[in-house]
Amino acid sequence: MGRLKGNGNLHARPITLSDVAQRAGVSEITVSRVLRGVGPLAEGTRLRVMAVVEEMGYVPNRLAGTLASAVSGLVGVSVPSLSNIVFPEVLRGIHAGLEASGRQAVIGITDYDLQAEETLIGSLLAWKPAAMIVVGSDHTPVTSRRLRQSGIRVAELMDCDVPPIDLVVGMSHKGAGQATARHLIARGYRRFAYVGHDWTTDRRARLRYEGLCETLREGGLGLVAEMLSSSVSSTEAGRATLKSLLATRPDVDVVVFSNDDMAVGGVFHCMTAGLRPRTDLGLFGFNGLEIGQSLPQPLSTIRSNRYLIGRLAAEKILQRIDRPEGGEVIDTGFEICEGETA
Amino acid sequence: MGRLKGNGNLHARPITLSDVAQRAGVSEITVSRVLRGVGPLAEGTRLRVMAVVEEMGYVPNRLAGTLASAVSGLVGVSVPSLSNIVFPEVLRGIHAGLEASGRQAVIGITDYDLQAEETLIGSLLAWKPAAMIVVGSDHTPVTSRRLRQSGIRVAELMDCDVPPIDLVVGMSHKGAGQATARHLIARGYRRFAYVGHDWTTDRRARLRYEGLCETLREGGLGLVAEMLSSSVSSTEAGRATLKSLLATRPDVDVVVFSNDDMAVGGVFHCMTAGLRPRTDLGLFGFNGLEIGQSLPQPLSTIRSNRYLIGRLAAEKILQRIDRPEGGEVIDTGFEICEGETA
DNA sequence: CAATAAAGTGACAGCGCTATCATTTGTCAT
DNA sequence: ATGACAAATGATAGCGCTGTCACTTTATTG
Repeated sequence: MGRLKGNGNLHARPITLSDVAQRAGVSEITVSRVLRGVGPLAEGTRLRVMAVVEEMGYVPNRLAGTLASAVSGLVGVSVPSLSNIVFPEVLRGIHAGLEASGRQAVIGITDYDLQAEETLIGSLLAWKPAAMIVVGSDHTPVTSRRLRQSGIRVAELMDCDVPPIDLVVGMSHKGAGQATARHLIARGYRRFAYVGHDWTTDRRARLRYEGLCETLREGGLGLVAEMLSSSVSSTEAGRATLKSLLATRPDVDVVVFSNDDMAVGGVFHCMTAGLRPRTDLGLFGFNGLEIGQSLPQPLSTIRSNRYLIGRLAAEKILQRIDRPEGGEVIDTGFEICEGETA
Repeated sequence: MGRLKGNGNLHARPITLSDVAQRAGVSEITVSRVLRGVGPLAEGTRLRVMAVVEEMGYVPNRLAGTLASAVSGLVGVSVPSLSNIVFPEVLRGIHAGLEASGRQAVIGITDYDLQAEETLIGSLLAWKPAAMIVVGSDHTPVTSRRLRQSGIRVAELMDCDVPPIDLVVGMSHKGAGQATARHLIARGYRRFAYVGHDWTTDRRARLRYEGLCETLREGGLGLVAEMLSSSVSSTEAGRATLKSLLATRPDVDVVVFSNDDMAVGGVFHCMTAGLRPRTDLGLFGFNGLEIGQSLPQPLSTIRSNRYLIGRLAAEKILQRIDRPEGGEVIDTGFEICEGETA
C-alpha cells in the first residue's frame, strides 16, 4: 500500500522541515514558504511540497518558528478561578476573539491570590506570548512592572474604573451598584439589606457594594441589614446567609446579593420558607446568569457582558502590536434585567 | 536611585541569558544552571547570579529552553466547550494536577466538532507539548493517527468504556444509565420517561440513555415517553422539554434527564406547574452539580467526579514519559445521590 | 607531596525554524 | 541577441537556550 517508512514507528525522531525538504527535493526555506504561504512560489513546487507534507504527516514546530521569527502564536491568559461560571464565559469570549488569528491561549489560574498571580504571570511571560490577557486590575507591584516592561500588549478585564497598563475592557462595577440602588428605589423599595460573599478576594463585588451604599445614602436611605458569608460565592452560601439575615431582621423588603449565585440561593430559601419573591421580599442579583433567568420567576439582576469582554479584549489586542499612547478603556456596559423577583 | 539602564524602556531588546551572564561575570551556561538548579554550583556564584537576575528582571525564554532541551513545559488540552460547567471543572482538575510540575496548559475548544478537533489538535501538537489531554474518545482517523504518532503521552477523558490510545480516565456512562434504572426501579417507579438534549454531539449522554433502556428492558419495563430537545443542554431546554412531554403524556411517574442542567429545568417546571417532585413526579439527573444540590429539594442524581478526572489525568500523564504497553484505563466511578426528587 | 577525585566552570555545537540577502532562471522590450 | 527586470529558489546566519565534554581549581588521601 506504499506505507511510509516509520509511519507506525512511535518513537521515531520527529519529522522536521529538513526531512520534508529533502524528500521534496527543495530547500528548507522553500518548504517554510509553502507552509506559511509567503513569497513567490511556483504552483508546481507548492503542490509537490504540500503532497510531501501530507504524506509524511509533518507537524511544524511552532516553538522553533516563534523563536526564529519572534512572532508568537501564544496568548497568555490569567483567570482567578474556573469554579465561577463567569470566568469560563470570559474564556469562551477570548477563544472566539483569538480564533481568526490562529493563536492559542495558554491559561493559568490564580485562585484569587495576587502572589500566585505574580508567579503565574512570570511563567506565562516566559512563553513569549504575543499578548497577555488578565482578569482584574489589582496586581502586585512586581506583576505590574513585569506586564509593563514586557512590551507586549496587555488587556486587563472586567473592571473599567481603573487606569490601564495598556487596554482595559470591562464595565463599571460601582456604576452597577448605583444603578441597582436607583432601580430598586424607583420600584418602591425602602428597607434594603445586602447579602454578600467573602470579599477579600473579590474587589469588584466590593465596588458594587460601595456604589449601592453611595446611592442609597444620596437617597436618604441606607442598608438596614447586611451579612457576609465567610465562604466564596455559591448558591448554598446565598441560601444560608439570607436565612440567617432574615432570622435577625425579618423586616427588610429587598435584599441585594453580591451576585446571581448568591441570589439564586436566596430565591431557594424563599421557596423553602414560603416567601413570595417580589411580593414578600425583593431579591436582586448581579451577572444575569442563565440559571437565574430560568427560575420559575426570572431573577431581577444586572447583565454583565462577560463573553463580550473576553472577545473584545482578544480582538482589540491582536489588532495592533504596539500599545496605544496613554492606554485605552473599553466600557462594555451592563443592563438591568427587570425579572420578577424585585 | 541607581535605576537600571533600559528599565523603563518599553521596547528595549528583551534581556537574555547572555546579558545576565555578562553582567554577572560568568558564562551563559552557568546562569542557565543557576536558574534550573542543576549541577554543582558555588553558593557565591549562585547568589551573585540570582542577584543579577532579580536586578535585571530577567525572564527566561521557555521557547528557546524547550527547543534546546526537548523537555516541554506545555500540555495541550482540548475540550468541547466551556459553556457547560462540567468542562471548566475538568480543567480545574487538570490545572491542579499540572501545578506541581510547573507546566502550563495550552487549551483549545472544539465546539463538539470532530473536524474542529482535528485542526485544533494539529495546532496544539505544533507546540510540542509534553502531553495531550483531550476530552472524549471520539476522533477523526486523522486525529487518532496524529495523537498516536506524536509519541507523547495522551489522555482521553470522561468515558472509560473505550479502548485507550494511551491513558483513559473517566467513568462508565453506560453503567451510570444502568444504575439509574436499577435505582429508580428499586424505588418503585414504573412509568419511565426520558428528557434529553441534542445528542449528535454528546455521545456520553447517548450511552447513559442506552444503559438506562437496557436495564429497563431487562426489568420488563421500557420508556413510556421520551423527548429530545433540539438545542444543547440547558436549564431552559429542560424546562420546556418536560413541559411538552407532560402535555402529551401526563401519566409518567418518573423522568430521567440527560443531565442536571436539564433536570433542574424540569424541577423548575414542576414548581411552576404545581407538581411536587418525587411525590407527583420523580426527577432524576446526571452529574451532581452544585446547583441541583442546593435546590429547595436536592436533585436526585448521579455524581460524576469531574475534577478528579482532570486531576488524575494530569498527574498520571506526567508520572511517566513513555506510554505503557497496551494503554491504561482508570475508572473514576460515580455515585448515586439520593436527593429528594426521585 | 604526588596522585586522585571531586567541585566548579566554560567552549562549542545544535534544537528547528525564519530573515536576509544572493543567486539562478525565465520573460520581455529593444 | 541582450540587457533589464521580475519570479523562483537557495545559502547563510542567527533566534535563546541546553547537552556534552573538556578544562581548571580546590580538597582528599595514602
